[in-house]
Amino acid sequence: MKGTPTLDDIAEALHISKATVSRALCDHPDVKPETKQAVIALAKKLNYEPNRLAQSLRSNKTYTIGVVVPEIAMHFFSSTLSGMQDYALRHDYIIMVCQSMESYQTEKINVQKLASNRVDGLLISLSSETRNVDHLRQLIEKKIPVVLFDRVCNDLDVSKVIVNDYDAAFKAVEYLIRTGCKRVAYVGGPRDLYISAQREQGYLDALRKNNIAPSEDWIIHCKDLHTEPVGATQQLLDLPHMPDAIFCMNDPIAIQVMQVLKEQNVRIPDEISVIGFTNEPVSNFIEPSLTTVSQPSYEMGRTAAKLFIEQLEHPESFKPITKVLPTELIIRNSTRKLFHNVLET
Amino acid sequence: MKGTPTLDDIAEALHISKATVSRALCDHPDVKPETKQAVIALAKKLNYEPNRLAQSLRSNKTYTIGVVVPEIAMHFFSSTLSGMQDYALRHDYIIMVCQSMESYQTEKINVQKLASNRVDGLLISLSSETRNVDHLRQLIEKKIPVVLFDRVCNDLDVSKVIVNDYDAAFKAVEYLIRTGCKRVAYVGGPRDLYISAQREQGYLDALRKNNIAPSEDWIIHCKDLHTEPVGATQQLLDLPHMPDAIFCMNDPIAIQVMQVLKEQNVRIPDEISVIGFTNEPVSNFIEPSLTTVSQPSYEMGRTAAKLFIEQLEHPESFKPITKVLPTELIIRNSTRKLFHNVLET
DNA sequence: GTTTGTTTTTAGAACGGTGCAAATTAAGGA
DNA sequence: TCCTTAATTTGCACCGTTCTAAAAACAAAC
Repeated sequence: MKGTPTLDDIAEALHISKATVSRALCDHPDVKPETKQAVIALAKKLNYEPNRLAQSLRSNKTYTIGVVVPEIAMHFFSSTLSGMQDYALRHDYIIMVCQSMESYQTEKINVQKLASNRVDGLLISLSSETRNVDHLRQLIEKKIPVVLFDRVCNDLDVSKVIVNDYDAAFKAVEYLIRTGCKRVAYVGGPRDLYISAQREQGYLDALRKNNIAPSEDWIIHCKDLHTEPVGATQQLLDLPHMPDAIFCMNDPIAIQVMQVLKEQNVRIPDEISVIGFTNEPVSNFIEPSLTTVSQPSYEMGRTAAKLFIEQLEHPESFKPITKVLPTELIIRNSTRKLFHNVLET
Repeated sequence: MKGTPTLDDIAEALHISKATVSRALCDHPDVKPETKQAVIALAKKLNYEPNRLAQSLRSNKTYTIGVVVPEIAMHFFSSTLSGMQDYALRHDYIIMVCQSMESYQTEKINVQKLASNRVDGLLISLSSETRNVDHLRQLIEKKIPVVLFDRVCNDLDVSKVIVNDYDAAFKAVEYLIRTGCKRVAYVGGPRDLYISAQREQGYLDALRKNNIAPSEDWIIHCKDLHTEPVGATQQLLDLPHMPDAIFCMNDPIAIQVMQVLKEQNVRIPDEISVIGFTNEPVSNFIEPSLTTVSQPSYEMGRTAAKLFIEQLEHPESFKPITKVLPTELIIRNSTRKLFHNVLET
């Protein structure tokens, strides 16, 4: 015997055919118990392991899930990855991870790479640049399941895992208003990034419901989420009538906003309240601690993996569903206190 | 033609053999230019893509790298993953990611799973529980390359990517002493976690070099890095003669330490200085901002992937090497100022 | 029109496992 | 003893690619 043992090695050693060996190892009923014993014993002794590649080639199934996230090192996404990995491994799947770095081009390459690696399907959170999802549509046409999470898009009939961005934003902004803020600004992502648009809509409706006319000047869309919020904040500060609160599309944006406010000695929350989205760990530690909307990132990853595997294993009964996970407004110190809270303390 | 096109489909359509088609697509010289043209044209038209599984089965090479980290959602590790992914994808490899959750058992399962998925090799950062590395030794004996990063171990003759933990710790502690601290404590991981031991040694030597006799009471080893540091800090505070500085094995520990100090109204850094390790993003935002040792996490991931791929592609000239990446002491506000700094400001 | 020497192409055997149909064996009944 | 039925086992084709050895095609030289 040379390298890793194969079915043939076992078959030869026991003077039986490899078909029987294969059967024995799958615990097929059509194998005499003694034979089965012998095979299993020898397999264990040789440390035999079936070759996944051969199995996959035959069955056209790899037990591999491709995952594309905008940025691995963003806590929200690494946390979803963690959830996916846990669920997947427990169900004998393994994940292949790529990051788009918020680039549409890179995302397409990632998807293509994963497809050519014959993943059983794809879990993907779209880059902020992605407008066109033909690269995903191609997969779906080839019957390769796709599940979207967090950064979803509307025009794809697949399962999705999201939070109610509209609702969460609405509640967050309404909270700001209840603490006495009247001129609430929004710093978001690109205009057609779905989650940003949803959050913006919630923001707008919360204002309107409270009889505050939204102003164009209060709304800023950043293409580059890593750097543009700085200028955006400055722009807001330079308005003739400065906002008294800033609702940010996510925590990293909120942190940039706060940095600028602190540099300019604008008091948070007295002069300007800041509210974020996601509840990244850092939001709890920054000074002042950031009021934000918590998203169950780990759970989102888990759920995406779950929907995916269910779809894969029961294609007959499959219907695309959208799971909406709950959010929670985490009240910290970057927003003013509610009046009755003040009384309580 | 039914599903995805294969070599046979092309061969049949052009009335040539699949061997020739295969050759043509690899740009093999032994194919008549016209034939080559025709094949390439048809392949493009059919959107032909070679089946990686079949290729891998044949060549026994998957262009897949297994990665095991203690915890995907820890920023340091997600950042290394990011570096690996970037480098790997650029060289046409793809990464399969698992997390051990700091459990030796899970780590073994991960390694086993990745091996059975026939990865070309493994990049791994050991769990804090791992003492025995036979699971890795088995791979190495099967000639499956392993590269260790950050959480390495000594008794494995493989390539490694680390920082000089000893040195960085030495400098950090010496800095504390230069700011006037005399009773420096160490809160670390398990006694036999290699990086923790290294950092402890640097700590000890820095004390000794400065004529401070280390005390047993000042050194605390935590098995569970997520919860134990809280009690450890309390233990230090309860000492008859409280420390005036705490050197922590990493930033997450430092953050827990700071939380306790703040709850107990111990002033940082006036009463106790705190210093961390890793320079996670949060350390810049916590109040007071954390003095820490920066580790080039992205670069460590990239380098690990690089060493790995080089080893894989030039096995003949391979010799295990240990790359030591530079660290930097990032001075922030959780430590006292140096005297001359005070003068400067 | 052979012969020799190049190109160019081809059949067929891997790689390692699974599934099918057919063959073998064993057991039971007349 | 022979036939039927059931329990086991077996060969072989297949998944899609690559590689080897050998065949076929073609050209140039004799």
